Amino acid sequence: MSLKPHTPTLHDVAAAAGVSTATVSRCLNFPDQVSESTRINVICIINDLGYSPNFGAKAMAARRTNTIGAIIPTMENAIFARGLQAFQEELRLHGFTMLVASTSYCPNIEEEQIRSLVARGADALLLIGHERDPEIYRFLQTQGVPALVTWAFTPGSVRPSIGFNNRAAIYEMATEVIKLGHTKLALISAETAMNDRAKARHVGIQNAMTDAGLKPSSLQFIETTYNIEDGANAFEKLMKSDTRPTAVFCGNDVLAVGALRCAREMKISVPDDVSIIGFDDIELAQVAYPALTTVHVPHREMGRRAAIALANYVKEGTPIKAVELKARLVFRETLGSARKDLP
Amino acid sequence: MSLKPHTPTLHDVAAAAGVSTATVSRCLNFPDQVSESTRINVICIINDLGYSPNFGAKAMAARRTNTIGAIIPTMENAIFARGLQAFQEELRLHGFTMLVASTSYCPNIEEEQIRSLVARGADALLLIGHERDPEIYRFLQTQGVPALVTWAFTPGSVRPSIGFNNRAAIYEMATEVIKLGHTKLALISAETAMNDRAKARHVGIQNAMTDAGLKPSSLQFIETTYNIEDGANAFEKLMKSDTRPTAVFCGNDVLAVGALRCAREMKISVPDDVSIIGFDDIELAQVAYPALTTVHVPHREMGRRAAIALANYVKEGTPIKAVELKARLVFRETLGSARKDLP
DNA sequence: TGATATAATGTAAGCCGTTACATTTCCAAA
DNA sequence: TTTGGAAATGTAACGGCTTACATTATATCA
Repeated sequence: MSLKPHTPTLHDVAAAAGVSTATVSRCLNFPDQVSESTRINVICIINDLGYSPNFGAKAMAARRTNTIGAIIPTMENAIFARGLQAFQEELRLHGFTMLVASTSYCPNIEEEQIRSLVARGADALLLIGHERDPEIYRFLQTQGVPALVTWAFTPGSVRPSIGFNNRAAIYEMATEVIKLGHTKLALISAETAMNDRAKARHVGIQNAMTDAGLKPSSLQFIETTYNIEDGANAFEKLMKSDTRPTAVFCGNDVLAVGALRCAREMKISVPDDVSIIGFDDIELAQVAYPALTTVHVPHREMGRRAAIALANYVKEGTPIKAVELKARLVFRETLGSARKDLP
Repeated sequence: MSLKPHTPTLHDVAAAAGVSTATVSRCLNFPDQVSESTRINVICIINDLGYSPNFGAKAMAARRTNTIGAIIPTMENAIFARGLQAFQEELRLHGFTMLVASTSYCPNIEEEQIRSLVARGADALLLIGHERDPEIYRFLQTQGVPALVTWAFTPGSVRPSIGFNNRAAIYEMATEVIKLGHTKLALISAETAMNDRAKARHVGIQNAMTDAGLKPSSLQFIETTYNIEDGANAFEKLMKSDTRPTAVFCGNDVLAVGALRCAREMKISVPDDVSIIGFDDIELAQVAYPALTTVHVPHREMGRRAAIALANYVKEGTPIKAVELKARLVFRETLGSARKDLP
């Protein structure tokens, strides 16, 4: 709407400095190809005029945008916010800008966002998790836009990824839980459709059960969306069922904290009556009361590594190496032994 | 680096469809100016070819990007993440894309990011707080880029803003605290340099003290960065000082939760020995133990409103109206009366 | 049926940089 | 002084899209 006042262009600068546009462009992009005197002169004029290069034109001419896109489910979950923050900070150091888009965990929106970022000329993409319509990977291939998967590391996957092994991490935790005598387990999970991380965590627990001689089918399983409230509701349902579990795994810390709150409301003692286990280790976890036993995921490190890999790839063509980071069990106060007085 | 395979362009589509580029462009941007038969034909070809318009070229030709930039201190604080999420969702409904940049609370980085977003052709900007180098406002003016300030509403400010009155909100809370008999107050604040929100909160408390007959200079004041750890450290210092306050205000919930943790570690009972008051009301607040008394800020609403205002402004030129949202006191468990047994 | 208004489409001039290639300038060595 | 070559600068094509304006097809009415 607003009539934009005339923004100075390369031509204006060139005219004012009495040189050609090429020289001005070189002052900006390859300063050492220009004699010092002209360079200083041009720079001054640029400042005087308040010139700043038009991004679109630059992108079109250079066929590079120095922009890397990140597509995440939601910024509201601290794990993504944190990973992204680190991603962005590192990217900035390499001269790149980050473009974020969020999908609300919806595959259709994700596809739309991917196309949108590609259309905007993202030089590369950061994606969460492997699982998506193969069509999308084909599209990226065609467009020549490299994509790096994070938040998941699946050994032997075709696509490079920087992340951790969700299955192995929760397997380890579940094994510890079972060692404490728990046999009646439950899992409050995120929706597993198109979410390989959630699936992997589900499978990980079942594997641990099998290996410990428990029937994996006995795992009570609830799928829900990712809110404190949802965690509370699911937990309540579990506690009211006639096969009340003694240990409840939660797909993430947010759900776990909801469960914790519900337990407090229901006067169920944690961990005496029931143990609650989270995943992610966000701030919530250490602040919750009792402090949450959970799996620590190195979100920041993941973001940082992803940024470095992508930046180097776009700039130098360095191939992206898959990196497996380690998730770590964090034992705090919500995990205890199974009650002996129960059948 | 990678040799990009040829991406189909408008010309390719036009050629394949046997029409001119103008017609294809119209199919995309003004479908009703094109006869149904050609439109269908063109759309099919677009899909076949997997064409998607080049953003840079489009931006340059149309002199609009349908992009709105948001510049926040950090994504790691839930309040911004949440506001942005709402902002983005609403923007999407209006056909806009969001570009985020974060500043780590550093004015220099903020300036750099503002310039960067403007250079990228952001049609408008979302900014946090009023206070910044006037030079920047002049720059935006020159570039014809409208900026909307949120997170703060200062009555009578020149620039339109959508937010709440930080001073008034904390004034109200402080008044309640004083009513409970507290006279020895402290504030653990974010750095106030270039942060009008933090300043306003500081002043608000002092105003309340004055109005209640307390000496505002007696307010113990600590500035720090925004982390749980920082909150804990500041709180410890306060508790070890010889003029131990009975009520500690915190610049935000994150600091407050840190204080809470420190209190637990020091075996100081909250709220019996000392009251702790937060600001923001993020999830942390209700989950903390004891649950945090704080000021609820309608972050999502703020994001949504900002998106609507900006979208309408860019699309229709509707002037942006300043909107004052209400912050609300939330009394939970960390605020109690001042101990009577102390001098 | 012919004139005229209207809808549909086409033509081509930008938008603003980058960069291959051409040209000029400058300096050092002969 | 001449000359070869490096350094500095200039010229102009190109990238993909939008849109004002021109042209052609179609519908409308007397």
